[in-house]
Amino acid sequence: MKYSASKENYIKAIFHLQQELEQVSTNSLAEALETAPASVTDMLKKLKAQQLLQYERYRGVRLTASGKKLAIQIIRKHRLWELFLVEKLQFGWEEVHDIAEELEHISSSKLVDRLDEFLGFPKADPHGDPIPDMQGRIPALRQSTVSEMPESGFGRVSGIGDQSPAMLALLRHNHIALGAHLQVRKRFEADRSVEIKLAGHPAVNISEHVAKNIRVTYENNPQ
Amino acid sequence: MKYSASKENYIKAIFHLQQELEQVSTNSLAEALETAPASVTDMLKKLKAQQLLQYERYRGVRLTASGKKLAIQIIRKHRLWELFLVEKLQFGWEEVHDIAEELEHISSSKLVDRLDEFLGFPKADPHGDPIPDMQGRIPALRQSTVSEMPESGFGRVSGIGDQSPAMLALLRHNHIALGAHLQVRKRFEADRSVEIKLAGHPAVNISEHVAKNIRVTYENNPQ
DNA sequence: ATAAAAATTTAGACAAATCTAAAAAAATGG
DNA sequence: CCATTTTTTTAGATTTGTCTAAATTTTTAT
Ligand SMILES: [Mn+2]
Ligand SMILES: [Mn+2]
Ligand SMILES: [Mn+2]
Ligand SMILES: [Mn+2]
Repeated sequence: MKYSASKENYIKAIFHLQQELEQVSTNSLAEALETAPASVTDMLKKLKAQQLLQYERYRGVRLTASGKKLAIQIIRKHRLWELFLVEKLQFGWEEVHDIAEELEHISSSKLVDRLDEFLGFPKADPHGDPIPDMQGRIPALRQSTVSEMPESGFGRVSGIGDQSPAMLALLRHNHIALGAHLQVRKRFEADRSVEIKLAGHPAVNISEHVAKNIRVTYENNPQ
Repeated sequence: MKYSASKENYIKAIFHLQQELEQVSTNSLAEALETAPASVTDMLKKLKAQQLLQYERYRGVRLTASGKKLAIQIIRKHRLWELFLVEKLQFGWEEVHDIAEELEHISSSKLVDRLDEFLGFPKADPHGDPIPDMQGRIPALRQSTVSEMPESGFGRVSGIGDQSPAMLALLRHNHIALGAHLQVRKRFEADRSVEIKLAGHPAVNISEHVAKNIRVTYENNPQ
């Protein structure tokens, strides 16, 4: 089956919204896709006819098994292309989303799988989000602190423990903020300090104390 | 300016047809694009309104300067993606066209230029066709024989001189046919024989006599 | 020169994806 | 429990790219 880019965008948006609320509303979809709610209603009828989702009017929407499968395929393509752009074509992590938004609709599945191989079957994209594998399995991400991250692992800042002004000043100075993505460049056993790199800034060293204070979401098996 | 994939396909088809006939007819375009002639007429009006071509009804069509420029950009993308698929993702040269037909419509021009750099600013695609550079210049291709091709140069078989049964048997044995693309792997000064490689077959050595008999179109400045 | 053939355009439709405005259903809150 | 607000759907258009059938123009060949 081949679906239009528009339909694929709907399916992907529903999948993402479903992570939070089990039931996805017309208005939340309209907001996510930047369309009029009326357009969403129209499209939901078509997607239902194609068995990609369950939908009863006024009742919200849920993906079927095949809808989920499709969503995961698109997300896989999106994240692999993002990583390709950053790793191989030297793009910054902040400029790749819009391009991947187009590339994710290229239909060849052989292409995605070859790209996956070319990139060494990576587990996470440049933003730290997990890349589904060929079978649609999504690698688990670990919730922990920078002090436990492996060398060369990517992660995204999900929280700060000690939020004292002194600590926040240090973090702000190093551009460490909620949602920021970072890479552990090196771990020093001497003092258990860690060298980390944030996009657009030189690498910096942080003490074990600070590293334990930065909560992150990161891939379980980097490399 | 951003154009739809459909419009880009029209512009590209007109450009290619223009290489032969200076004047491109509605029917030839319809055939090339596998659409009804009426659809072509409709689209030509739109493309004319966008100043991409000159068009008077019943009079055929010609690209304007900006139409040509757009065509060359699309061809550049198409051929760079084809080469990427063959060189980096191990696709066969015969399976890449359809995928490139989709990839050529990805809009980011930064992406194409980075891809160009990633591939080492190549001069020809896997089919031996020239790749326009960033400024839209198309490298000249030379018309000659295998015996004059430089080492590691790619070329496409454009003709056979001696067509005796004996010669044809030898050529067929080595899978050398009109339209085949080949690469010169090594030139041996000892006997002026040449080792050539055809897609999907092991490299073979051909004598100077045979090399002089295979006419090819190839890039002037390989590497 | 003119009739037949071929090429091209026009007319009228249609599917996909979108919109605005109006109607209907559901949720909320006194 | 009912009135108001919010959400969602329906109705009716619009744009883009396509189609078939019919009309028109150009070309070709007697
Ligand atoms: Mn998209
Ligand atoms: Mn991402
Ligand atoms: Mn195309
Ligand atoms: Mn090609």
